[in-house]
Amino acid sequence: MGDSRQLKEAGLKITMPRLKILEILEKSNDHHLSAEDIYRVLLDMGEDIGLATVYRVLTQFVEAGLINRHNFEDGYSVYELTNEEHHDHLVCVKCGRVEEFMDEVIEQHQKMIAERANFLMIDHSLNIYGLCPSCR
Amino acid sequence: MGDSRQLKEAGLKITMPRLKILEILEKSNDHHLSAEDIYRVLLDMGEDIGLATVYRVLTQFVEAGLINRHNFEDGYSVYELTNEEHHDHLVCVKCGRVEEFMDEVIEQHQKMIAERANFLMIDHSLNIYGLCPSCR
DNA sequence: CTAGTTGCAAATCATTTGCACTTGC
DNA sequence: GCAAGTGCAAATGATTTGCAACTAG
Repeated sequence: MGDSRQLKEAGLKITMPRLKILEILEKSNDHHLSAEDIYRVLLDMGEDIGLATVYRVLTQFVEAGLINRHNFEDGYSVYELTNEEHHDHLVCVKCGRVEEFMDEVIEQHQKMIAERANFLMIDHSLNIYGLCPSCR
Repeated sequence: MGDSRQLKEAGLKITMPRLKILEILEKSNDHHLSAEDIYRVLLDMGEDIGLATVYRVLTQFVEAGLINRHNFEDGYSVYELTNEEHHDHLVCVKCGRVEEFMDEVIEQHQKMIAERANFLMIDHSLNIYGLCPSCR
């Protein structure tokens, strides 16, 4: 498995916590995990890894570009692998479910708007909050 | 001044803290103030109002629909009056400056996307992060 | 009068950090 | 072996809450 290669390329030593956390992010069916989520999975796996380490590793992964951090309106951060292409989010305010989407027209317009305002765009995030099909 | 009417309509008693905070939000040239910002202005005005009250009042104003809360990627919330029309934000990651914009095409597409996913859209927020003209 | 408000201090919650101990290379 | 990485507990920073004193209607 290429997990250790990814870490090496990111300039990070290959350690158990980093491998496990990367693995969890890859295997989870939910693409959007919080530090707590990951910590809980680690506990379930019987791993002896501290919450502080989870936060440290996630921060390093973000800096290395392996994952992205998102701040929805709930007060905590969620992380997802970078490998997929860029997309935005539909967030259910009731059950917390997150769906992804991508709209080329919106992307184009964002670029245009940044240029028109003479901003050098670094990042952008679009979140639509609402009730998902099962909660509405 | 209609400030006290706004409070009454929101079902809130007319008190000094609420009037002052509403006034600050109206008069500030910067439309996006944090609880701390407002607290500091109150101190400068010589008002004896606690930070906890600022938070409580802001929360009530949000619930009453008088103001909106935004969570940019900085870790704290900012508030702005609702009375203006909907708009999105360009945020400078260096100096914190915020500019507003509105793009009808983007708005349309968001509606479309929510419908297509069968989400009942309640709110949406689009933030473009980058370097503003003076920081780039 | 009395329910709603406030100030203050203490409590929370997510996240970060200091430090002595371990581990990868 | 030694710098990098880790666990734990204590620190942080934004925000919230308990409670006794206060005020608008």
